[in-house]
Amino acid sequence: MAETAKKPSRRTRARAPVSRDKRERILAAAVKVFAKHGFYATRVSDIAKEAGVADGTIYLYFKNKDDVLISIFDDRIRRLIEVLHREIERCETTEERLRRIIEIQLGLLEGERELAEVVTVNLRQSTRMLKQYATPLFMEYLGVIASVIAEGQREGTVRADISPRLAARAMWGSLDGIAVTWALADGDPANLRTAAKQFATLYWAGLAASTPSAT
Amino acid sequence: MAETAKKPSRRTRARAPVSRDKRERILAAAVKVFAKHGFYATRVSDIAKEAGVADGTIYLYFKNKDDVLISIFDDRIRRLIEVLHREIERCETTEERLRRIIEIQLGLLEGERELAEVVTVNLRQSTRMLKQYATPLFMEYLGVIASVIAEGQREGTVRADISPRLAARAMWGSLDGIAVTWALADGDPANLRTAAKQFATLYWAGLAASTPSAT
DNA sequence: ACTCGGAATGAATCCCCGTTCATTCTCGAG
DNA sequence: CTCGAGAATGAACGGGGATTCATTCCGAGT
Repeated sequence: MAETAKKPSRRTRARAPVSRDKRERILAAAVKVFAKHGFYATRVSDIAKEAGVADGTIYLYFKNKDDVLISIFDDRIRRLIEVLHREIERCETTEERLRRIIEIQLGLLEGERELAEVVTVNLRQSTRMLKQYATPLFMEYLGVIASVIAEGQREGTVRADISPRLAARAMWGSLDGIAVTWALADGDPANLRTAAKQFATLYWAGLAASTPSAT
Repeated sequence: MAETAKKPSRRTRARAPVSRDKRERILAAAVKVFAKHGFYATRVSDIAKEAGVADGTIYLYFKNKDDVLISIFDDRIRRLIEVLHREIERCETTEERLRRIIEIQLGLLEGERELAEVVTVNLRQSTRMLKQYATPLFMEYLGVIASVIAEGQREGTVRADISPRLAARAMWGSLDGIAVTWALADGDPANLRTAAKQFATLYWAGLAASTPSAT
C-alpha cells in the first residue's frame, strides 16, 4: 500500500530463499512496536501492520513471535560487538578504550532509542528466553569488555585485585541502569552525555592502578 | 489439601475485613511463581494453587493480576528502604555505609532469592506498570543511596565532581547487573560474596575524594 | 501468451486464561 | 439449634490473539 520505494528495477536479487530486506523490515518494525508497548503487549498483527506485510508473512521469516525477539537480540548485539571490536582497536590506551565503550553504549541510545529500549527493557521479559538465547551472546559481549580490562591489568594500568569479568558486569549494569532511568524519567540527550562523562570518570578512578599522582 | 497448619484455635481474629495472613500467603505464593515463570507466563490459577486458595479468592484481596505484582513491589521495596535506613544509621563513615548497602543488597539475594528475582527481573516486564507504580518508589530507594553519597561530599570524603544521583544509579545498576548474571549463570553464594567485596572496593575507589593516602 | 513454483495474504481457527458470579461453606450470635 | 452475613469456591464465560492454511498474486522461463 503505502510503498514509498519504487518498483524493483534490479532483475537478479532472487537468489536468497526469501527476500532479505523484508526480513529486515519486519525486524525494524518489531523493534519499533516492542519498544513502544513491550513484548507481551505487542500482537503479531501490530508488527505486521508496522512492517506493511500480512500477518502470515511473518511466519515465513520467523518461527514464531518469540523468534522475532530473539532475532533482534541476535542481530543487534552481534553488530554491537563488531562495532566495539573495531573501535577498541583504534584506541591507544586502556582508559581511552573504556571511555569509548561507555560512549558507544550510551551514544547508541541516543541514535537508536527504540532499539536500546528493546535491548534494555525487553531483555528481561522472558526468563526462559534470556536463559536460552540471550545469555551466550551477552557473555560474549561482556567478554569484550573484560578482555580490555584484563589487558589493562597486564599493562599495569588497571588494578590487579579486581576480576575483569566482575568489572565488566558492573560496567554493563551501570550503563544499563543509567539508560533505564534516563529513558523512563528523563529523556534529555544532554543529560545522557553528561552522565556518560561522569560515569567514565568514576569508573576509571575505581579501576586505575593506585598511582593516582600519575599525572 | 496439603495443609500443614492445624485447625484454627484462636477465636477472635475476625476484626480485619478479610484475613490479613491470607493476603500475605497469596503474595508469598505470587513471589514464588513469578520468580519461576515470570509475570506473563504465570496464570492466576497458578498463584491460587501455590497459595492453596481458589482462583476467585485472589480477587477478594486484589483488584486483578497486575495489582498482585504491584503489591509485591510496594510491600517489599518499602521494607527494603526501611532496612537501609536503619542500617545506615548504625554506620560511622560514608564508606562503611556504602559497603553495607552493597552487602544488604546482594545479601538479600542470597536469603530471598525468589523475591530478588521478582524485583530484579519482573521490574522490567511491564513498561506501563513500571512507569506508573514502580518508579516513584524506586526513586525513593535511589534517593536513600544518593543522600548517603551527598553527605559524603559534604564531609569531603567523596569527590565532588560526580552527581550523587548518577552515582546511585550506577551503583544500583552494577548491583543489579551482578545479581542478574549471578542468578542466571552462576548461582554460587561464595561467588556472590566475593563479588560484593570486590565491587565495594572498586566503587569506593571510584568515589573517594582524591586523597587516597588518607590512611 | 501460458505455466508453474514460490511468496504473500488475511480470514478463520483454536486455545488459553483473566475474571465473574451463582452457589456453598463457616461460624458467631441469639 | 437456627439463622444469616461474610468468606471462599471453582466452573463457566468471554475476548483476545497467536498461528494456520486455502487461496491469490507475481514473475521468470519457455
